[in-house]
Amino acid sequence: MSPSDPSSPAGDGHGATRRRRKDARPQELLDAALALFVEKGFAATRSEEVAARAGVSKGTLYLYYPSKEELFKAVVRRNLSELIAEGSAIADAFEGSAESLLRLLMHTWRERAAGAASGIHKVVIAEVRSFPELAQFYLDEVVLPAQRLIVGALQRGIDRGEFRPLEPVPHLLIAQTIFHSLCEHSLGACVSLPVTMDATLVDLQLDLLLHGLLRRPNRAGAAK
Amino acid sequence: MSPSDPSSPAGDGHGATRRRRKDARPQELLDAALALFVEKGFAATRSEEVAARAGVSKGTLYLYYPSKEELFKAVVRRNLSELIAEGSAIADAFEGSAESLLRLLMHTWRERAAGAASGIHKVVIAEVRSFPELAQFYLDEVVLPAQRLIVGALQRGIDRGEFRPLEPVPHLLIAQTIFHSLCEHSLGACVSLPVTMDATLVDLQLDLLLHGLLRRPNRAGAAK
Amino acid sequence: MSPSDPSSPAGDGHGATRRRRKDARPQELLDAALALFVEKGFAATRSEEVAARAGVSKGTLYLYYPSKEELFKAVVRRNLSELIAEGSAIADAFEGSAESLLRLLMHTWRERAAGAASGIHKVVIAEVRSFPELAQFYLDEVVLPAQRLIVGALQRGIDRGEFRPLEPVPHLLIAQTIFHSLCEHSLGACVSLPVTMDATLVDLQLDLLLHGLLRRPNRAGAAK
Amino acid sequence: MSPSDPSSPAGDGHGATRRRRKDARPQELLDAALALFVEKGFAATRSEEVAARAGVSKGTLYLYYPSKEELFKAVVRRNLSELIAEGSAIADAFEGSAESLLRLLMHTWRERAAGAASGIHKVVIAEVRSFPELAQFYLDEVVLPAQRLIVGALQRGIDRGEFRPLEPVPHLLIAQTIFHSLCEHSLGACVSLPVTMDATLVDLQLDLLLHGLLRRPNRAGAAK
DNA sequence: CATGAATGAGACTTCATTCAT
DNA sequence: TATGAATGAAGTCTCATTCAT
Repeated sequence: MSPSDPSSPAGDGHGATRRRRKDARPQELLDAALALFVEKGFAATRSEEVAARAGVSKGTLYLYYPSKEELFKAVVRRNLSELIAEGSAIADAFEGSAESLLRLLMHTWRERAAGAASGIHKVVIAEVRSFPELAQFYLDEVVLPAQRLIVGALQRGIDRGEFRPLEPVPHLLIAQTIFHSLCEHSLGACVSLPVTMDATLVDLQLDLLLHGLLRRPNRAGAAK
Repeated sequence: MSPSDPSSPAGDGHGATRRRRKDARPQELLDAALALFVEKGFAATRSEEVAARAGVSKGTLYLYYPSKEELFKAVVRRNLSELIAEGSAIADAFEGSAESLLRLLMHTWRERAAGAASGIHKVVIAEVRSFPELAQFYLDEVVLPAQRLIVGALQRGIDRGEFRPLEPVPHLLIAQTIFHSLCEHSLGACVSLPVTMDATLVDLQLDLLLHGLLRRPNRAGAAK
Repeated sequence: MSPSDPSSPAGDGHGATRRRRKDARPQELLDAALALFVEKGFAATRSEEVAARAGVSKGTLYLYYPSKEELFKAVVRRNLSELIAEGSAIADAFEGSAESLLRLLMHTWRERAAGAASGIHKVVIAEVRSFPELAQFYLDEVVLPAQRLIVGALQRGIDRGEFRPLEPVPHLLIAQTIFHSLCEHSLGACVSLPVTMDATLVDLQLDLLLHGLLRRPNRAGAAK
Repeated sequence: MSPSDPSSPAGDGHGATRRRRKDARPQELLDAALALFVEKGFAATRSEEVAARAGVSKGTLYLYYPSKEELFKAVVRRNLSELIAEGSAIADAFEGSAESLLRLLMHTWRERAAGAASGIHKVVIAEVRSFPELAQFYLDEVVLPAQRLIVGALQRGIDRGEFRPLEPVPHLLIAQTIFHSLCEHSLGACVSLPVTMDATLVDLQLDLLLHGLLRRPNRAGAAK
């Protein structure tokens, strides 16, 4: 941080509050934008609403981000890259079984994605075709890194002889997680849905994925 | 239009051409609307564009559907409700194992939803919060019927002793299918994605779901 | 009537009904137009509604009246000129006191104007400025003849020494009558109004107009 | 705008010109709306025309009034509610004869309603049936308060023994006044009408109403 | 830096009128 | 003569963006 770090208790007096507010502006604007983009979608979110939610005026928003589209890209960068980097760090440092790593990653993801950030997927899926420039950006910045992370964890299981080498697994793991986020942020926000994503459900899904659905006579302790 | 038009019965007299055009209009409009809604989203699709793609003027669209929202509902009914009804008919008439039924349903779905119809999910997920009236409509017309269909097929497997009674299974089956459609109609329409949903992939996913990911010593012929 | 007068019982058979309907079309269209113009106003009445109320199609309306404006003029001609001519005939044939004539004319007017015809005033007052061509037409066709009628009746009273020669009297007589029609066809159609125009009220108003409001000691039997 | 603008206090700094313009906008918009509503009617007046007449753009109008209907209500409140309130104040403070009060109220009304404001009646009468929400609003905001005012003045005359207790008097007083406004703003705007409402005419009408039309031998000084 | 009044292109929807049948 | 499908201009209202203060 800079020497004028606002968390410093020394009475730097007049100007500190202004400075702090000014320094915090971008984050406040990104938070407001994230919440509204997720709630209403990109095109349906009005610039003025973002500004109002961040406590500034319409004009001020344009001082920080030159257009609504740039604002959205900033939101994507700020919220998803960190999440993936954190997952990669966990995977690199992990030393247990592939199954344990998979469970850890999935639970971490569920916890971290519980907030509005998980709703970005909805926005991208919904509106990327109207803003084609976003597609490559999102693929490079989010999709491929996330895929590398999952594929790596599974490959570790295959290498250790834990997992069968089945190709669609990453797709399936990602699908169930993201799909759930999508539901929560769309229909689930309007009507009451039957399922909620809690830790138990993640375990059930992993258990199902790992052991399969078929009941076979000679399985022992397959179900948790 | 021409006198030798084979679909025109001899001497059908008054208004034959007009009638024939009128009769075809609803389907033409629904097709145009489906394509544009999937490509651009509901809110971003202009009524006039739909009309133009169907080869008529703006006003004509409103002769057939009183509002853009009603047009969208008609698209959903025409493309999804019918698909689900067809699946229910298959399930009711089916007499084999639950696994076979599950495979049959999923393959049927993949084939029928291969076109733009599968993109409707994207539209709903993206914009249902901006058009709350659509939420209940979609839940009643699509989500719950589809869930009944899947749950019924799985219950048959449980009743016959084929399947373990695991609650999140329907959710998982639906997730992988719909999620794939979402990807195809969003990012997949902009950049080249690694996976394509063909019949082989559906079987692989089902195999994975049925037998599980873990490699176990005493499994014999787990993969079909 | 023509020899093919449909009321003739002789079995003129096939063709009579068609002829009758065709002959009646203009009147049916005028009736429908009158009702709707009064209810909704000229601009707010849709051509198709007029046609539907007359039991024909939109196109047929245009066979009889080349535009909505011409249709309106026909309605005015058909409904108001007759009423005024009838009043003039009454006045010409009348031989009693001026007060009796005034009462007779006002009661006749009230009875005849009870239907939708009295609503034409509302339409003209409301929309004549948007259709300036109507102004002179209406002045010549309706306003001046009606004024001649009233002024004539009052002049008779002045000539006979019954009435004081006060200029604004015709205006006042017309005002109270037409204003009441206006209220009935506007606010009165939406909410319940305190006053209703019945024969008693007409007499009260005439009494008031004739004798005045002030209570004077030496009047004998002035109030009914 | 200029530094020497007298209405601008010295050093009022930030936003003075803008502020001053903004403060004046509502009145400018109401004036423009009143003129156009009276001239063309409510439905036939385009929002953009109102804005243009007030010297602003279409969007600006919607910054001040959220819909055309609300704009109209604001016009009614500004022009009629205030007029009636003023009349009530006059009546409450008045201490002369009932006849004097009646004359004062009617003259005040004529003077104040001489402009476009009196044309609002025309708009309401013409279009209230197409905008039913306006009916109750107008009844509550204008009709009933005006009626209370007139009825109160007449009741004072009855209580003091000046007037005969005749029920339809308020209706007649209102009719002649409003009907005259209606004529002025409809036919009268297109062709030249014989009568104009000046102070003399008001007195003539009141004289007529108070003393009656009949010539009676024993009246002394009936006409003022 | 910050404001918020102002803009104007563009969206959905209506409806008088035409014209092929 | 009668129909009604089709048109397209015109209306209300929204909102991203600008700019004077």
